[in-house]
Amino acid sequence: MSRSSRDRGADERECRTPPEPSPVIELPDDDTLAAMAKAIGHPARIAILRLLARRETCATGDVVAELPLAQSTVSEHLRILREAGLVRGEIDGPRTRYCVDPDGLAALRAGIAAL
Amino acid sequence: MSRSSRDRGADERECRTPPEPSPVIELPDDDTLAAMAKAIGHPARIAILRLLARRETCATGDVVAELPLAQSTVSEHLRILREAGLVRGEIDGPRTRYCVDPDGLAALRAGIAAL
DNA sequence: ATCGTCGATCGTCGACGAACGATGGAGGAG
DNA sequence: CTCCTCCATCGTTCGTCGACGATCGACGAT
Repeated sequence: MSRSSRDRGADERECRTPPEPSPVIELPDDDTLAAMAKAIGHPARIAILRLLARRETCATGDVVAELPLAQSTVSEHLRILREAGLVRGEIDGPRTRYCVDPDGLAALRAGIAAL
Repeated sequence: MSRSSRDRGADERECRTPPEPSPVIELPDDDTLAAMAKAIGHPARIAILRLLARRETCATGDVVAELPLAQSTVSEHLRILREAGLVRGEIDGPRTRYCVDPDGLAALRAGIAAL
C-alpha cells in the first residue's frame, strides 16, 4: 500500500476551494452554535478537524489512514462535521476531498467568543 | 409567588467568587476540549451559560424560573456544566449559587480559537 | 465492457443522553 | 423542635450516538 506507487497528479494538492475568508461573519443563533459545539464534542472529530487544518490533504482515505477507526465510522464523523458546517466536501473523481470550512469555523469561534 | 415578598438580602448579589482572570491560560488537551464542547452542545446549556453571564444571579431556582424545564433537568444541566469546568457552584445556606468559571470559559475559547 | 477502488449508506448493537417525577437531606424561619 | 424551602440525586423511559461490518453506486483504469 505504499503511496508512492500511486500517481495522484499533484501529490500535495490543496483543497480546491480556496480559503476565501468572508468579509463579515454573522453570529450563529443558539441552536446552530449548539449543533456546532456538539459536532466537535468528540475527540475523533477534533482530531479530524486538526488533521484537515494541518495537512491540506482533504481525502477521506487519508483521514481513515490516520485514525484507529473503521472507514464507515470516519465517514460518519465527516458527515457530522459537514452537516454542522465545519467541513466542506466535494467529489473529485472516485474520491471525496474534504477541507475545513473557514466560514463555519469562524462562526463557531465567534459564537464561543461571544459567550 | 411574587418575588418581591421574599427578602433576599442583596437582591442583585454577585457570585461570591470574584472573577479572577488567571494570568496564563493553558490550552486544553483534545479530550478536555471535546468534553467542554459537548457540554455546550445543547441549547439549554448555552441558555444557562448566557443567563449566568448576563445576570450575576447565580441561583439554581432563578435558572429554573427562566427556562421551560423541570427543576431536576436544570440541576442536571448545571451539573454537566460544572463537571466540564465551565461553571462553578458553591453552597450558600439553603441554596446553591452558580457562576461562570472564567478560567474554564477562557480555556474553551482558547481551545476553539486554536483549532 | 469489465474490473477494482473509493467512499457513502444501511442495519445492528450496546452505551449514553435528556427529560421527568419522586424522594430525601440540609438548612433557615416560625 | 417543627415546618418549609431549596436543590441534588435516584429510577425510569425514550431517543440519539458511536462503532462496526456489509453493501452498493460512482468512477477510472485496463
